[in-house]
Amino acid sequence: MFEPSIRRGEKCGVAKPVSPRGLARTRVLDCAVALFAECGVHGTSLKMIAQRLGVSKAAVYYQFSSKEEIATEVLRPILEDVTRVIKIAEALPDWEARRAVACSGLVEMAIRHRQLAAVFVGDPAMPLIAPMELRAVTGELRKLLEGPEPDAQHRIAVAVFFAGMGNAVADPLLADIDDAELHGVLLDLSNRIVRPTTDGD
Amino acid sequence: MFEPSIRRGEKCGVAKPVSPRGLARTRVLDCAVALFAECGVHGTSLKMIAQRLGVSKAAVYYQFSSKEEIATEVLRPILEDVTRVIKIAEALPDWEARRAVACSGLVEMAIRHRQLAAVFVGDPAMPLIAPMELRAVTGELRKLLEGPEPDAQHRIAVAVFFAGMGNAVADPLLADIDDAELHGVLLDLSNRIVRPTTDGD
DNA sequence: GTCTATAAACAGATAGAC
DNA sequence: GTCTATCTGTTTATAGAC
Repeated sequence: MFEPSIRRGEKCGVAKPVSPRGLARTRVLDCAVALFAECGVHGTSLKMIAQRLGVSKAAVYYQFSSKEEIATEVLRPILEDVTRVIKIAEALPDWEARRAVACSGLVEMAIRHRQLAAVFVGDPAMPLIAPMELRAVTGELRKLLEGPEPDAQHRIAVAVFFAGMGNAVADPLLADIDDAELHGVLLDLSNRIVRPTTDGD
Repeated sequence: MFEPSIRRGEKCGVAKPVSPRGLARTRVLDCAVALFAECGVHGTSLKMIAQRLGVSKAAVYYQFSSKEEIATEVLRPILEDVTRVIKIAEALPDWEARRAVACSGLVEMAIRHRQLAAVFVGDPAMPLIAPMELRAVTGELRKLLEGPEPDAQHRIAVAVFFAGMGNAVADPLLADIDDAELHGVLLDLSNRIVRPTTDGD
């Protein structure tokens, strides 16, 4: 259930300052990710996190001052990744190039945060735990995928791909499929669903 | 559980049976649908339902004996629809025909239960509130879409379409798109994403 | 750093008044 | 039928012992 990870009596590479809270914080975060993915944010209590970790609730509260802080920290890596993708995409000259970058970036991100992707794209608690930043970048990303002045068909396609991919990577029924294969198939799907804005269609 | 349903004084012939509980029950159900869609099942409390309805919690408990009963009743129409689609599809001779029926049936169902679709396909509370029936039919439906001995690509495509469509129809950003147009685009998408098992691809 | 103990608010649910 | 009042358990969160 809980493994001291690496720190046993030995150095495991460089020095590693033993990180007074770093380790415990990481353990809490990892546990929270798993529970958020399984039960949703609203369906996960501090008690559940503490119990699965084999510690008391107070021990968790020592690391984080609130449930919201845990959720924020859990989502932070994904937020940073999306922000980076948007930055890169927006620097490009034309819409089609932006779309391509946003598309592949989104797929890569979904694979990297496989457990969390479903929380990011669809958890009902998202508007509450991510007041502005995350909602903003989500909107930006979708705009990049849609391109300028998208018609209904395009907007729907983007919505389907966005939510569909986020849920698919975390789908327990697809847990046996490894990251590499999933990545390839999703990229292919993204091209089938979210087309370039050239209306040769 | 217990519904005298129409019992008030007597005559309930034509003119509005006054439906002693029917109306209130329906109002609770409608309210619950909206809140489940907005906040998720775990994120919706009896208090929220009662407050939005302008009544007390006890008034809600008079109509339903538990939150689970509310959730079950809310999901019932969708369960019945899916069951019907599966029945029809399974009666067909070959896999391709089954897939086609399952596909169009699923789209139709998503449009009909636009608010609830996202709850059905992705709410973390689903495994709890729908012990066997709903999970079973969901699995059946996905099997019909996948066809016999599906490869990874096919399974992923089905997962993306299933969750993607369920979330898209309920997406607030797509609320301005009317049912008819959404229906058409989704049907088109379903053919682009979930292909027949003939591997002419 | 982690614990016990506890506060305060809120959840689901029931009893009984009107 | 709907309400007030209440019960019980759980939730988030804090204080202070070790």
